[in-house]
Amino acid sequence: MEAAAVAVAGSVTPFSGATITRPRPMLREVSRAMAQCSTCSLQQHCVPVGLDMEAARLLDRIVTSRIRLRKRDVLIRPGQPFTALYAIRSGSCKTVLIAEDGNDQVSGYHIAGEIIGADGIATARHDCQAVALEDAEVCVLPFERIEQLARNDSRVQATLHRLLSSEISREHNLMLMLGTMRAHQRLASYLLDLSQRYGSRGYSSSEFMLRMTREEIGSYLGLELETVSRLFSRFHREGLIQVQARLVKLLDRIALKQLVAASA
Amino acid sequence: MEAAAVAVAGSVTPFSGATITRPRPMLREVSRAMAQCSTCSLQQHCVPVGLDMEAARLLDRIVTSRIRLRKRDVLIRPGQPFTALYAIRSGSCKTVLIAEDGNDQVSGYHIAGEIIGADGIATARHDCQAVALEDAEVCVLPFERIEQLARNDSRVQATLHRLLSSEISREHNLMLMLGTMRAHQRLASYLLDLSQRYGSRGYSSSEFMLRMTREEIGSYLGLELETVSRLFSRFHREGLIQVQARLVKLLDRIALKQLVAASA
DNA sequence: CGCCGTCTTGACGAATCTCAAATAAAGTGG
DNA sequence: CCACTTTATTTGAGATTCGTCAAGACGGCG
Repeated sequence: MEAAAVAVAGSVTPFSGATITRPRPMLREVSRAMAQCSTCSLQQHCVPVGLDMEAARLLDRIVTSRIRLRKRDVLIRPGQPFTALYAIRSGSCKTVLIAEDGNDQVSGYHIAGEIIGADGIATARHDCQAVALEDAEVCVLPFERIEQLARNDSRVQATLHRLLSSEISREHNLMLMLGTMRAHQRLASYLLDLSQRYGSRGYSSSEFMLRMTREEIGSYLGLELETVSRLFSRFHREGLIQVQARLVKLLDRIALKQLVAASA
Repeated sequence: MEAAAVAVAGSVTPFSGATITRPRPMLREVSRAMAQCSTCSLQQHCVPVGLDMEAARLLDRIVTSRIRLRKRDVLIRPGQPFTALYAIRSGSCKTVLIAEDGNDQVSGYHIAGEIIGADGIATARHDCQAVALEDAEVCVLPFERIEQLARNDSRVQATLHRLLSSEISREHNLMLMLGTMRAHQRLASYLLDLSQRYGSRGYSSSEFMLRMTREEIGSYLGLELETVSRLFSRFHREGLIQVQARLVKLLDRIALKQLVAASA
C-alpha cells in the first residue's frame, strides 16, 4: 500500500547531468524483511548513531524497503514529489543541483551510512538529482513515518533534527571551500574529507578509489576538469599523493593539511 | 528561569569578523509579554507562515523573549552552546562562517521574518557567528520548547521541518552561485535576490539600501571587495542599476536576469 | 581490435586578485 | 555642530590563477 517512495522511473530526462545513453528499467524494490536498522552493520554510521537498542528498534518501523541501484541509475530526480529520505546502505551516490538555465553542479558525494533527500521537505519536491556512481543499495525512509515516530519518541525526533542540521553544516563547509579557497586547496580539502570519511567507516583512509570523474570532481569543487587533472599531476609530482587514474594514495597528509590551512 | 538563551557577551573575541573596536554591553532581553506570534505583523513571512490562528497561538508558547541588538552586536558566536533559534523581527543580520585557520566568509544576509541558528542543532554548538548589521530585534525560540511542541502538534512539527529544509535549499542556491557563476552573475543574482525578498515583505523591490559593505558582499559572493566595487560601477555605467554608496536602484531587471541566466 | 569516454598536457587569454593611491563617507570627541 | 580620525569606496596597473581550446594518450568494453 505504499510503493509511492519507489515511483522513480529510469529513462533519460532532459535534466540528466550524467550522460545516460540507453533507457533503463524501473528501479527495483527489494524485500522489506531485510531492512532492519537494529541488525544493520552500519548502525554506528547511519541514522541510528547514538541510539540505544530499543530506539534502534523503533527505526525498524521506518525503513520499509530497500532499493537496488546500478551504476548511473537515477534515484531522485529534480522536481519529483518528496516522500522519503534515503539512507545509503552500500555503494555511493552523487547529488546534482540543476538550475533552470541548465547550469548544473555536483553538490555532494555520499557513501554508505549517509542520508540524502532532505532538500525536498520545504517545497514537497526535491530540488536535486541523485545518481548512483556504482552499484548501490539504499534504504527508503518514508518521511510521514519518520514524522509520526518523531512525535512519539523524542530520541527519534532528536535524531531527525541532528540529521537535518548536519546537512546544513555539511553545506557550510562546502560554501567555505567554494567561497574562500584556491583550486589546490579545494582538491586537498576534498581528498582529506574522503580520507576521513572512508577511515571512519573502516576502509583505508590513505588509499581509496575515486568514484567520480575528473569532470564531476571539478563540478563539485567549482573547477574545470583540466584544472583538477593538472592538480592531481602536481600533487603527484610534489610527492603529496600517488595517483593512477581513479586510485589515490595519500603520501603526505600533513602537507595536504598545510595546503588547506595556508591563508594564501 | 531561562535566561540561558541570552548568555551572549559583547566583548571583543578573537573570532570577530567585524572589526569591533570597543567593549560592548550585554545584550538586553526585552519584556516577554510583547513576544506574540499570533499578533505579530510578520506572521505571513516568519515562522507561522501557512499556519492558522490556532496553530499560531501555539507558537506564542515558544517565543519566550526578545533581544534588542545594536549595529555590530554579536547575537551568536561560533562554538557557543546551541539553545535556541532566533527569528529576526526587525533589522538585519549577517552570518559568518569561521574556519579554524581564521578563514572566514559571510554565509548569509538575513532580514525580518527569517530564522537563524539552525546550524547548531547537530553538534549542540553553533558553528557560525551572527552579527547585527543595523539595530535589530530578534525573537528567541528555545529549541527544547520547539521540540516539545512539535511532538504534540504535527503542524508545528511540519513548520519546523520546513524551516530546516529551506535552510538547506537556501544553501543549495548559494553553492550553485559560488560553484558555477562568474563575478558579474553573482552580483546580479544577489541584487535580484535582495529585490525579491524586500518586495515580498512590502518594501520597495526596486530601490533599497545595502546593509553590507563591499567587503562583506564580496565575502558572501566569494569575491574581493574591489571586484564588487568595479561591478557596481560597471552595472551603473551600463544602465542596469543606479548606485550611490549603499543606495541601489534597479533600472533594468530583465537585463540582470539575462546576465544570470547566460551560460557564458 | 577498435571505438568511445576519460584523462593528461600544452599554449594562450580572460577574469579576477593584489597592491597602491586618491576620494568619499561615517564615526568620534570636543 | 565642527574638526578630526577612521573606515569604506573607487579606480588604476600589473600579476596570477584558472578557464578555454586543442591534441594526443590511455583504458575499458563490446
